[in-house]
Amino acid sequence: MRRGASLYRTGDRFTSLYAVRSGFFKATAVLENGREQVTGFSMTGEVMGMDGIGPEQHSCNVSAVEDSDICVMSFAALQALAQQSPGLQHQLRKMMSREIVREHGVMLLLGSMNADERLAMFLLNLSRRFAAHGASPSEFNLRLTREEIGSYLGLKLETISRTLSKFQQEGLIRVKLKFIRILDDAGLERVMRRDPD
Amino acid sequence: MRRGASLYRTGDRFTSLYAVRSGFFKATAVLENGREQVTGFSMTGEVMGMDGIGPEQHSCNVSAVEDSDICVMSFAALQALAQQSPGLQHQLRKMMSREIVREHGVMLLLGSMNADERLAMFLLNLSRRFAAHGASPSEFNLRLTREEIGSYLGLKLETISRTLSKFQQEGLIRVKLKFIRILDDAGLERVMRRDPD
DNA sequence: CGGTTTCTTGATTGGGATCAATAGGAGTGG
DNA sequence: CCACTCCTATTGATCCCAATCAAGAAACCG
Repeated sequence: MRRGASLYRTGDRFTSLYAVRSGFFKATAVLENGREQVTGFSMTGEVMGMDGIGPEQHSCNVSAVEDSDICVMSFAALQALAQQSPGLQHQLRKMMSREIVREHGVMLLLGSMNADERLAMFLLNLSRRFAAHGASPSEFNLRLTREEIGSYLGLKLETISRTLSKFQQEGLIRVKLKFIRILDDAGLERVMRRDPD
Repeated sequence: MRRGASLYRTGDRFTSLYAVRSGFFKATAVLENGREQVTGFSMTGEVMGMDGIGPEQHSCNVSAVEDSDICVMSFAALQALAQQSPGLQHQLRKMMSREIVREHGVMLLLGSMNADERLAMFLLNLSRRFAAHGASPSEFNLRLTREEIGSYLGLKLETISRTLSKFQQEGLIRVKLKFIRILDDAGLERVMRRDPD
């Protein structure tokens, strides 16, 4: 898929799950009044589309942030297979449950962290996920705009820009537009964990 | 279960799902630095515990907000049954998917709504859920403290108190401590949907 | 009752939003 | 390749909503 292309949209009939083979995706949700928010990102090795299983139609828009390859898995076929194999059945449920737990984490972030903590958590989370599929955990070309990051973290793009600059001044990271290098992992952890007063 | 009693805690081994027969529960998550946040509420007819399926242990604390009855469903038994019945299988997945979509909604709320919008959405959501199991949608005894509501909505208890007072002044609701009566459903909808700018 | 928790309301503060201006890349077509 | 435009990023100044601090009232509960 080309950068910017849409994988599925809100309201589309649910037919398949999608595994990311390479690339980077974002999911956004739209409210009735037109406000839009990024609700998640998916990278190599992760599975998208689980929001559609229950309602049998998708409840968010997913599009490629960079040129990407995906593997389409027909859900009907998957179900048939799972009927045979309790292992796969279990795997499926595990993935969905992991998604629930992941979202709990985002709720905590949005509900109780300040801007520094949110961004530190975000960077560390990305780092771990890059590492999980063999990419460098300390250096990445993040193909997202400040606005997309901000939307995900419940902040404005100016705040993302300022906070990245501050982290750089403090020697935690090096930023050059979309290239980010993490210099002090432990320092970011400290920012993220900082006790309330 | 008595009010205040714990159903399960973070780290407990996952064994069962729990259907609420009557009463009201809250789920909270705790961060490493001790901060705690309410991540959800469950009322009659709703199912709890799905966060535990993947990791095989629970990732939040659930406790009764008022005296409640629950139905414990052993997950192993449920799985065995589901092996027989594709319908049940589907039902299970549907529930989990619904949980994912519900959390998307909370993310939108926390990430992009102001205090008025959050509280209006919360009240309307409760109202719909009470209606869903035959209770009055326009009048309920909400057994939560302002602090618990605030924690869920990412606001402080004083803000909840002020906003409830304001809604009352505007004729949208009547509040008497934990008793809440919705006077103007459409008005609350309008508050919730209010266009940015 | 008396003690504690919960709620309300007022005054002040502060973190991030908003407004604004400039700079820097990326993409396009000549 | 350069010129042009558009989009993205940075940084400063100001504002505003909700947090915080504070005090008193009301309700719950043993």
